Amino acid sequence: MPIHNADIAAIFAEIADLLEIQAANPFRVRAYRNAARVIGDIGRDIVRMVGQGEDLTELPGIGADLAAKVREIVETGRCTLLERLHRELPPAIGELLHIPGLGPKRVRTLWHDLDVQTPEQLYRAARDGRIRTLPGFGEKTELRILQATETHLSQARRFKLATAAQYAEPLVTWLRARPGVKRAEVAGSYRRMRETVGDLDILVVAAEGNTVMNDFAAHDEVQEVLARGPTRASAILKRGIQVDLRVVGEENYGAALCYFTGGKAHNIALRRIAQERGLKLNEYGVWRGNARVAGDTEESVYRAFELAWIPPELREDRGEIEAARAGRLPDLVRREDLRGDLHAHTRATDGHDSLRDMAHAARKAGLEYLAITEHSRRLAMARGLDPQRLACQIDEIDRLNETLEGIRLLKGIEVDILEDGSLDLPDSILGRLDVVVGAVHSRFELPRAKQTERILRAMDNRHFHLLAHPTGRVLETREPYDVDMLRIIRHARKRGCALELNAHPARLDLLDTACMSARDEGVPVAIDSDAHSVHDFDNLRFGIGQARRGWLEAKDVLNTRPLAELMRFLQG
DNA sequence: GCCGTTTTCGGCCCGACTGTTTTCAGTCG
Repeated sequence: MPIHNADIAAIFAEIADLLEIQAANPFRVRAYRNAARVIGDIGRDIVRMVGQGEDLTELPGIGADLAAKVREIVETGRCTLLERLHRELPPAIGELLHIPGLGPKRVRTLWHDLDVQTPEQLYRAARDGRIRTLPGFGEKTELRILQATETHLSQARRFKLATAAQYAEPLVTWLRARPGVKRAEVAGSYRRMRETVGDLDILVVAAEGNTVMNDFAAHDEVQEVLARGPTRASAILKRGIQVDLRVVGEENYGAALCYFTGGKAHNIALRRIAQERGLKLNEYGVWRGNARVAGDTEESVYRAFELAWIPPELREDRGEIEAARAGRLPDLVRREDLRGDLHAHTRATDGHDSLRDMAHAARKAGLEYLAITEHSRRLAMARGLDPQRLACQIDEIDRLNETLEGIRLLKGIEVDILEDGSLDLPDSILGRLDVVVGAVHSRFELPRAKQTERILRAMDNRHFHLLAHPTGRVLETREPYDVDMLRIIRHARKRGCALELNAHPARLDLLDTACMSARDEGVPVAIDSDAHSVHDFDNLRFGIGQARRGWLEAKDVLNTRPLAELMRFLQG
């Protein structure tokens, strides 16, 4: 079975869990967690690196021992340490650590004293009142565990960024209008534009004697208050999303915003730098002894470490700190850099609006060109176009373009890539189009090699321009199909093709790490709305967020180019 | 287990909140 980076990351993460339950040296545990993150995030194929004899200890947090374990996993498909841990501990006990309220100490007690090894056993133990009898546990802890286990067993939820935005934006607006509130901002993974968020971290600056904590607890949307102190409160909204609210002083705002924006690894790296310099960083500021030396703005915090301000989307400890130190942070792409959109549908297939309405909506969204890319005939469900209907649309777009001002429609297609890698429409009609977007809409389950070959072959078609939603994943619905993304990216470079970053909130596909690979290989990325109605151009902002997480600059993004330049690329 | 412009040994990020205690351990973010 082929080994992927994610497999190695999962092994190291499990080792970390099991070692932690065994009460191993916490720094050893951290080393495995860190290695899992580094390997999971890196945009390069570890198997290939091993094959080419590269020195894995060049990777941050990978030393001689972990490099040897990576090689062992790559070469044998096994990990001796993990196998040993599996002999010493019950097989699924690591899962218990992922239930909120349970850490290594409690898991160990539950296992030793009650022989609890799985979430199901934990649930029964809590329900039967056996947990409250354990030392250090009580009735309240037992109830908490019961509820948390119930939630865990019914799949803990993460919310799509766009869904979270529907709750976050009105809530922040409401908070800003509370008496005494000077600022309110959503921090956390939401501010970092992660594709999904587990909870909303909201930061509030408020005057002395404010009532914002009480107001928040009494808010209509709040279903349950989980915890509440003078500066920090947690609540679950009626729709199930958790909100963590923190009140900070104005002089601490920058430090707090930085602290609560994270990510975790970025914060740890910053605090290490602070320590090296004899400083201390916490949510109240940067400190030398008892003197605050920075903290009112984020800029001041980074400046205290001689770093440029780092955009939130980069804060994952994936090289941004080194880049900030060297003055080499990317000038990340912005929404206003987009001049066009290369993927949209109309009511001719499964869209809802007319050509003209889509054109006007695109212009209103600040775009200068919009490619109409209907589905092709194979996608019967969407009433995909056959050559005749497509020819009619081509003529219709030509006629319409003569009357449109400030926006140009491009003639395109989202053509199905069939199982053998051929395209669903003949070259004779594809050759009449401005832009050919290819997409996989069937046989998602093909093995990696076949799926990859299928896409490479599609790119070999001389009319192929752009690979739509390259992994096919749909959040909460469909896992990505298994492909060798690096091979696809390299083939795209060879063929002069581009990859799409589909901005639909459920897709956000390319993934951030693949964006980095595309940039490294010099393959342009097109940030497309995949609009099915005039309202969908708003989704481009989520695609921009994802692109920024992938370190893309305007020059890396195909549809930041002026129309003439884009046409040269498409015709080249 | 990693790492090094004070170091190849001895460090390794920091504070709030809760529950079960009676001064603090455990967990979380």
